[in-house]
Amino acid sequence: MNLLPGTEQYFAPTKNKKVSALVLPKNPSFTSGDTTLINTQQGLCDFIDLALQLPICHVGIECKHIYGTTHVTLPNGYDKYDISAIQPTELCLTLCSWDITSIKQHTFIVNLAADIETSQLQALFDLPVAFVAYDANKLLHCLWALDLIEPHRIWDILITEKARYLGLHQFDKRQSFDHFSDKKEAKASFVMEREHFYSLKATLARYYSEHPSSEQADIVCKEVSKLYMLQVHAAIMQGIHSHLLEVEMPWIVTNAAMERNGVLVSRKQCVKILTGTKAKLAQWQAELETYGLMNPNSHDEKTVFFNSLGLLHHFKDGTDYSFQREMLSANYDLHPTIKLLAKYSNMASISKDVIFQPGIVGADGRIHPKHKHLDTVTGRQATMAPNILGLPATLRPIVIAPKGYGIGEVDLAQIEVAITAAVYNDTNLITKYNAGDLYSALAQEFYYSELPEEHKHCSLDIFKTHQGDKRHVMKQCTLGLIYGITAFGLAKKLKVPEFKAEQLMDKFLTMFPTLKKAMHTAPQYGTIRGYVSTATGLQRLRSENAERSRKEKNWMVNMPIQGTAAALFKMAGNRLYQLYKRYDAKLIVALHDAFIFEAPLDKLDDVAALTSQVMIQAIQEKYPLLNIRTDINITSPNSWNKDGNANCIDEWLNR
DNA sequence: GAAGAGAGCGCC
DNA sequence: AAAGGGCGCTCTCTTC
Repeated sequence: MNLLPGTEQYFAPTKNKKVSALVLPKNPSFTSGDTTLINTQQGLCDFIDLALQLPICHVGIECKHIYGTTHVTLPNGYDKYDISAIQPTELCLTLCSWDITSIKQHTFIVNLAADIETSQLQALFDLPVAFVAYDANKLLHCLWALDLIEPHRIWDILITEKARYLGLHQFDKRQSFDHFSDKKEAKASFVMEREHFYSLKATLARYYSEHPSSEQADIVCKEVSKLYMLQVHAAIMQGIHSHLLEVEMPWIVTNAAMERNGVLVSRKQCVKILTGTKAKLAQWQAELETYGLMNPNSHDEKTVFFNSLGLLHHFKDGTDYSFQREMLSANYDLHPTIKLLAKYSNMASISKDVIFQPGIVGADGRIHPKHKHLDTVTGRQATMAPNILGLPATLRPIVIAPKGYGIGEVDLAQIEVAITAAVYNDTNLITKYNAGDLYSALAQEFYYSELPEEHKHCSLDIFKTHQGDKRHVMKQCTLGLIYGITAFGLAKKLKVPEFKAEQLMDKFLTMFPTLKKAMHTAPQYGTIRGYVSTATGLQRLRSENAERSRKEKNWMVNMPIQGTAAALFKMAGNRLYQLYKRYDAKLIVALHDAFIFEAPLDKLDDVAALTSQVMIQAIQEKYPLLNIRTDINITSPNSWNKDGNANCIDEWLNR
């Protein structure tokens, strides 16, 4: 392998090379310089002075921190720390300087407990080099707490490892064990393994045969500096480097900024919901009791109850009985308890949201959900404590705008179908998406022969209002196609016989011959290759011992769709993060295909237009043929809401 | 008593 | 025989 001059010394070969995925010679014993402790203002001045003189190639960085408030333990056992009260205690930097023959490390620890004004560090962070951290998310929170602006280029060791092994951290539920204790053991070791797998210590062990390891800031800093070049190399060898640079590394910043911004939640509304739902639930529970159903949450009790009424067979679902929403709504007429039960279940589940708990409000008066980055197998975001992405639409108005600001939302219309068409390159699906209301366009073609003359060529809007049922069937077919539904599943969904559903699916697929073929071959190639990937290059790996199953076939078709949509969405978010600075606007939630933002009221229109434009552009740069559309909602900017309806909480409570 | 499995609610 | 992709969270019931 040919490396640039000097790099070979940097990675002087070791004698006992460990066999691994990497072929690069590696050596843990770097040119190791001293660590200098900075305790005074003058010391910091000298440090900056040195940094600006050195020919720097990259900087390792680590920040030790504490929290100004104690954590709260949520009902689900999760310990939540308040990131708005984060207090950096020790900032460590390893300046890596290069010359023609070697790279040298110069490590400094800035003691933040000493009374040092840190603003002059900005000159260092403005250097156009990569800053390498393990878990840059925490680092960013620390930098922002110090009122510093983050460096432009960040490389995160942890995020890279997560990307490199995406898809492998799922426990295989299908594997069978002879004894329960075996299963328990396998599971425990899996959890342990996953926990430790991404730790810095374990990561170092994957790259070096020997690995000095310590929690000490300067040791960590030196380690990540060394790891950087090897890890970049590994990412390039795996084919995911571009994706990391284009999507994930900037997203670390966009994402952390949403965490730091948090959302402002109206305490008044929370109290109203808590008391309102409590009263309603008590009332409905009492009503259900008069019918003889004591615990509406108990599956067993419901089974016994409806059996005693002779109605149980209406709830049959396979070999068991189901009392979920759809099943209940199909049976409202049978007995008065059924609608009551549906209302009860809906309110009971929603009313317990942790977002209502006063304890999770941060020191700055806002709620800061954890935005998990690359914790899903597709590259999508997940949030927790509270799960702001899962906040039911009716509750959204609890999220309010601060004084002088408004909340807006822009979402990409039917984006997953558009991405499906583009990823699998199906001309007819692209045409149908571009026509406007996709499902109407599909229905107009699919049902052409049985349509009345006036609807055969009418506008899609007119079609939508008059042929809603046919449109609905197309919608179910389309989404089902993306998720790999079977005739059995579609039949259940549409309440038609299975053979009808099968005919429907066959005919539907004949409209998209290219897509049909691609969906057939994608899992086959994926299995041989060992992974499927997004259009940007993020890979979901298949675990080596996995059986080929329907589930796997389905995710191999779906991941490139869901993952590509997520990646392009993140790219849009990264641009917005920068562009919003001109407007004093902020992203507060990234909802898979929609951004929710706060902006000064007089700038709300401009920010909404900008958001829409950037989201459309991010996708069209990749897929120029798609006629991407967005929906903009800024009609009730005092709160977050669905379709401009800010009164839905009252409506819901007074049903 | 703790932990896990399953069912069920919510979101895209 | 199972039967729709990706998530978080709460509740019941069972098992250790």
